[in-house]
Amino acid sequence: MGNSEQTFKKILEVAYVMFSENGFDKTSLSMIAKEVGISKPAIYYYFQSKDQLIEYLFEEIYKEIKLEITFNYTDISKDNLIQKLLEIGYMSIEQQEKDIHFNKIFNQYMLLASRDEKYMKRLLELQACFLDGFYDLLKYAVQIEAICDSNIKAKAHMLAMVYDNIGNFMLTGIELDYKEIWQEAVDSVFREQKGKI
Amino acid sequence: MGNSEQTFKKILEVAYVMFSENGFDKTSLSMIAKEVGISKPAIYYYFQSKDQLIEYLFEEIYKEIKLEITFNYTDISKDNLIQKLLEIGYMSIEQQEKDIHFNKIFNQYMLLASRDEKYMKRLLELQACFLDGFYDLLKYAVQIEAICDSNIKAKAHMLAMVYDNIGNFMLTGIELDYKEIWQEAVDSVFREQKGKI
DNA sequence: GTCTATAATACGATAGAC
DNA sequence: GTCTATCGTATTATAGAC
Repeated sequence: MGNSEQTFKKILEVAYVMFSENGFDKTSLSMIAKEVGISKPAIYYYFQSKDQLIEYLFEEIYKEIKLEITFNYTDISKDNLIQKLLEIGYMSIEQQEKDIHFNKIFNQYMLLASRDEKYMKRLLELQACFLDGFYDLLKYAVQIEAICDSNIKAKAHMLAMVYDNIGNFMLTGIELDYKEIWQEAVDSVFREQKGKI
Repeated sequence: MGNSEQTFKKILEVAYVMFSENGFDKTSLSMIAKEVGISKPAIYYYFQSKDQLIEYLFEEIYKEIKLEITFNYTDISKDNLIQKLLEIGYMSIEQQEKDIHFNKIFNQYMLLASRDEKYMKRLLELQACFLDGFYDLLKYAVQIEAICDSNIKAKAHMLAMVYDNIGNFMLTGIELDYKEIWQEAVDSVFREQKGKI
């Protein structure tokens, strides 16, 4: 790896951590440069502007999320479906215990999206992919007769909301039994329905 | 209402909307003053600093949330418990359809909390109150034999997470059947458990 | 109470040397 | 590629007149 590429990556790494800790506005390019060990104008050799640095970071995060929420169907059967679904949640919980910066910075992009069409468009893509992912998984479960076909869409979206919000709750530092909560959510989907209210 | 009090309230109202739309950092006191129809220094007659204005707004929002998540038990019976629980969610959904600013600004305080102990402390109070609220409600449901006592805590926290995240999803503008999702969540709690996985 | 004027500071970004 | 020096601008906040 050349010196140039090394500096480029270092800027991204430092920006990722500092933006997540202090927010975009409260993290100046001077602060980033100081932490990287270069001068402020040096950043402009790699990025046209602060906004472009923020945008570049977003695309990296976008790719990572896209990868995380794309489920692999090849090894799912009627016998291991529940276990697989549980593991999807467990993995997310464990990942977020390791990297607290990820969710923090992502929430900032969510706020950015509400006043910038460009980010909103990309986030809606992710969200649709995320919601459809759970929906498709439950539709597949119906197909292999692992679950009965009642209210599949609402069930899928409920799962997505629990899955998604666990990360937000973890961010506050409150210690809940997140795995048990996810277990309860998954369990409820596969629980037989006795009578409608 | 005196002129002074009127200006004070106007500043708060304008700040509430502008902060939620542009964020704290991207909303300057000049912008607020212009919208209110006064000069920037006039704001300093009512608030010591921008931070104090932000803090004052938080306390108002804190009170409102505290009120919203404090459930009323007096009229809950075995027969209407499910209906009451459903209505709790419906009310929240309808309220958020009306005031989109509320959740937007609240999310900003969540981010602020991650780098300011003062806000973190208050938000943890709210969150504990929120989670305990659902837990207490389900404990009460067990007491009046409207539900069996299995995994009550996880069920309550799952409900809380769905309830809470509906607002975040609504913020993105994605149109889901939120009432049906909440229905599914409530329904799942009262669904009979057949066998443990 | 509200104003005009201004201080003090920090930021994003650029110019130009090396 | 990276630096020093600097520009232009915006911000929070204050001083002091009315």
